[in-house]
Amino acid sequence: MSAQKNKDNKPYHHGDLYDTLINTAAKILKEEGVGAVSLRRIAKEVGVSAPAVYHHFQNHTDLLTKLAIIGFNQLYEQTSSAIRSVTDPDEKTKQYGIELVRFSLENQHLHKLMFESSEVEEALMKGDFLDNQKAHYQLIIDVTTERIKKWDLRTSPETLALATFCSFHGLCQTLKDNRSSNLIRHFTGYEDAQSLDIKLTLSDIISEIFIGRHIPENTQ
Amino acid sequence: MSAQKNKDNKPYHHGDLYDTLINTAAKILKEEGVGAVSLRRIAKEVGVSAPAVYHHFQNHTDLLTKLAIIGFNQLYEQTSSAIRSVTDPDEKTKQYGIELVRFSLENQHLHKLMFESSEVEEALMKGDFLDNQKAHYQLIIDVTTERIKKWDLRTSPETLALATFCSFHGLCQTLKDNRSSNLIRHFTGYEDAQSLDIKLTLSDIISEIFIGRHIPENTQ
DNA sequence: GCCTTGAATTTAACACTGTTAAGATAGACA
DNA sequence: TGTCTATCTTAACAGTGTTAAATTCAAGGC
Repeated sequence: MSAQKNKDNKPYHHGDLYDTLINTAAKILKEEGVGAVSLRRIAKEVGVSAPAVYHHFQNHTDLLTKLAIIGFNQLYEQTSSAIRSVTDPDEKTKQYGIELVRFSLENQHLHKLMFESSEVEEALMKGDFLDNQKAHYQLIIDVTTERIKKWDLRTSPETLALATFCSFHGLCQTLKDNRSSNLIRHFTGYEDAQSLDIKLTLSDIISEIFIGRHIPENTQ
Repeated sequence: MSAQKNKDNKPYHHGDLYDTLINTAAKILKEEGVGAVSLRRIAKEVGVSAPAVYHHFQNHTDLLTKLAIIGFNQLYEQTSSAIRSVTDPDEKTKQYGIELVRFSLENQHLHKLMFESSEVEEALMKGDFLDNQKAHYQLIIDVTTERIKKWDLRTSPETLALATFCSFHGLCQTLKDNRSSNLIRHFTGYEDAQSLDIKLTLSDIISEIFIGRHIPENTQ
């Protein structure tokens, strides 16, 4: 025996265990949801003992939090680049909303972990992730600042940003899950969120949500 | 021994186990969150063995679903009665939003269970609870229908209802959790959701969210 | 009043979870 | 070569949902 591999042809020291664990966890999360992401399950899938995980992650919540942070970075990447491609502040807002909803639909379980997990939320508050979150929120505030200037609105950028974010975030929550099927079918007549063409129909809904607000109808 | 009670002075047949279990579960949910609501924990608190629960509930999810349904009924009660007290459709919308947010803040863990639990959602879809949910959504559609008539809006009641619900729902989600502290502080400067006077400040935010939409500014 | 029936509840057990303690391995560096 | 140290292992504990089998006891028929 080469003193590097055991009878299963696996080295005792994995060498790249952290990344392997994260990737496996992300795969399980995407395919089966957060309920299936257990330390033992991941360890088994990777071919390592469960306590080995504790050398790379503080605990179960820590691993989930790491997944969420990756998600937040990805979301920031997508939304900021979507905004960059347009100049009109209204169009920016719309693109931001579309990208947010697209992300939540394409990464339903991850989005759930990012925005609905109490333990992850708690861990994020304690960590140094706050700055990244601030950058994310600043994105919306900058856009609403432009919109306020454009239409000479009598409101603060922060309040309008909160309202804007809440609207889009609520849309994400409603379109996600199976719950959306109920709600969407009942509200729009569409069979479910998957069967409607996201780009086109969401565009309508998003327009409904923020277009017209503070904008006199005759000027549109 | 009177053949009715054992040495702990407890009857073998509890007599009112279902309600006792539900109430205890609701108490644990309110105080410690959904994570603490385990069958074994409830059974222990009530003073009964864990498998005894299975004679009154199909499984763990079924118990949680029952709690959620009670919550939905309570929410419908509160929102519909809040709407009933006013006549103007804009004011109705506002009252609906305020009541929704108030419910989510006063029953944070229950609200989470109602709107963020995948397993509960799945169970609700299969059961006969759909009608109750429909009544809830119909409430908003009726109000938006009135609003559309009042302002002669060029949109469908369903779409406006979806947009309205999403906005308020997103606000609930954002104000809840500890996450809200971050977001609220960042957007408004307030320390956290608890310290701001809900009635007054929420009223502003809710106005921001839906007032002005489709309403020319000079007519307000 | 007795006996049967069946619902309500028990104990025992299985498979899973997160987590910790103690020991084994092997790469890195003196 | 020898020691150090990070890495990983096995063993164990407490907790979870859930099922099977045995027990208790209230109710209804005779």
